[in-house]
Amino acid sequence: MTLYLTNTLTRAKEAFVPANPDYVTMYVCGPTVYNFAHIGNARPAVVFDVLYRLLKRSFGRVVYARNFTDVDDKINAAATEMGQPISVVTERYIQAYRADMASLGVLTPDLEPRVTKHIPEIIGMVEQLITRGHAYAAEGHVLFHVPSYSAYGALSGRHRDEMIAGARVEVAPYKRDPADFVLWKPSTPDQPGWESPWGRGRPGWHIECSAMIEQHLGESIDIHGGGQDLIFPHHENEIAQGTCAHDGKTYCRYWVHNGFITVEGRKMSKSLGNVLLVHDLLDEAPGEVIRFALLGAHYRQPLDWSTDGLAQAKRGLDRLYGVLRELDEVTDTDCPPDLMDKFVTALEDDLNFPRAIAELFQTAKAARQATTTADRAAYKAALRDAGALLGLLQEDPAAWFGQSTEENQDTAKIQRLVEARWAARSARDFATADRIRDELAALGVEVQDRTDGPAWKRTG
RNA sequence: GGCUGGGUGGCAGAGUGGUCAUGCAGCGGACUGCAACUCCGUUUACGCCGGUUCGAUUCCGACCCCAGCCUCCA
Repeated sequence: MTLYLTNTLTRAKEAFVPANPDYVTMYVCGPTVYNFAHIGNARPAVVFDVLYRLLKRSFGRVVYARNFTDVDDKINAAATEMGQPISVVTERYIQAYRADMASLGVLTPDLEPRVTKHIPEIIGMVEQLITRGHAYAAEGHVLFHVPSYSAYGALSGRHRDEMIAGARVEVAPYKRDPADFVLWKPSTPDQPGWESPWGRGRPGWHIECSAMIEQHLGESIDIHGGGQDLIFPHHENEIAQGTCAHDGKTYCRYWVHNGFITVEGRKMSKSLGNVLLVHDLLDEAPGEVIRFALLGAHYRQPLDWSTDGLAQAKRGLDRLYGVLRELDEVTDTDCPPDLMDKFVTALEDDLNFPRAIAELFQTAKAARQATTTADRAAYKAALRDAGALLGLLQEDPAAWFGQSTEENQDTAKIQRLVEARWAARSARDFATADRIRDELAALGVEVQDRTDGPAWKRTG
């Protein structure tokens, strides 16, 4: 089976053929750590997490790196505002990001490089670019000279002239060309900085990724991912830097970009006040529900986030876990390959999450209708294995239905009431049974009378 | 203005040149002490106008509308 990915570079769905099938390399732009992760940060983390799981299934070794940008003017501003050292701020949000992503079932990448740990590599790469005539120093800055790289603009489909015409920023006087961008910039004494051949300064935004990729994954990588907004200028500039520092060697072969999340049809922004933090959403729903909602649309499509969407995701997962609960007694077996194929096929078709999820529901239905124990076991295994590929359905069903955002819900008490009601009902004392059912409903618990006994789940 | 995507049934959201996406919600029925869960059935879906075709939601062209990027941004 072959994996197909839409490559932004060619704007076409292409068969993914790694340079070395035994050593696949993937890099995804991670967060700038000056605040808690918002739901928009979570989308690429989840999308590329599924791709990572899929790649690991098919190739010998996969090395996945996702960076932390811990040097940035936004971080400086945040630190000043909080009256705390920069390192304290970045460390806090790095830990928060890791915790949030773990809640969403995102696997830890093989590498999580930080910019501050790669300053020598960054300086080295800037020097290489100067040596090769692609960059120049001016007034404490080092700039990449865009006209020195003829293929500039290939990723974003923009021509240099248009970019200049459309530019809304004033061109700094030290630039040789209006499109030139910063590789290194001087720091004032109160800003973080490192000694360099061009004086004390700090790296520009784009060079860090190129330098960390070179350091950890090599001069040429298989997949580079990130949000669509990074195509220009960030990834365009990365290509220019990486290619020019390595004498024209291909920087990255497949560029994969996820679409944006909107909230009520609008992009999240501070000015609109609609930035949703993962941190806060976890108070409203389990991480798996958030993940399921994020997988509800194809990764390249925009995804509109809403309370209703979250509720639908919850109901969908409840249904799937409900089937797993019914299959609880069935012995675990290995998943027959043919049952797994349709999930893999859906995901290998440019990560078609909605199709894979539709298959999940169909498998759930088939499991319910299956008559033989062997079939039920096979469908159960398929749900578990396909779920694992998507990072879903790994919880114990009883635990799933018992979880609640209300920490004070007493499971033992609920259990007692459920059993008391079952006893009353068995004795045909329906008045008492209904009274207890109302009591449970008030606690946010819904009961289900199954032939083999009572079942319950939290609705809140 | 330039560059990307996109407009599918009540909602979310795949996909396809000529049988079904799928989920949620609604409706009818079965099951149930009543419910819930589950099962069965179900509602003229493909922005607009042309073109190609035996046939287009799917291909081509024009148009309208929406979102994003071009400035920090996942």
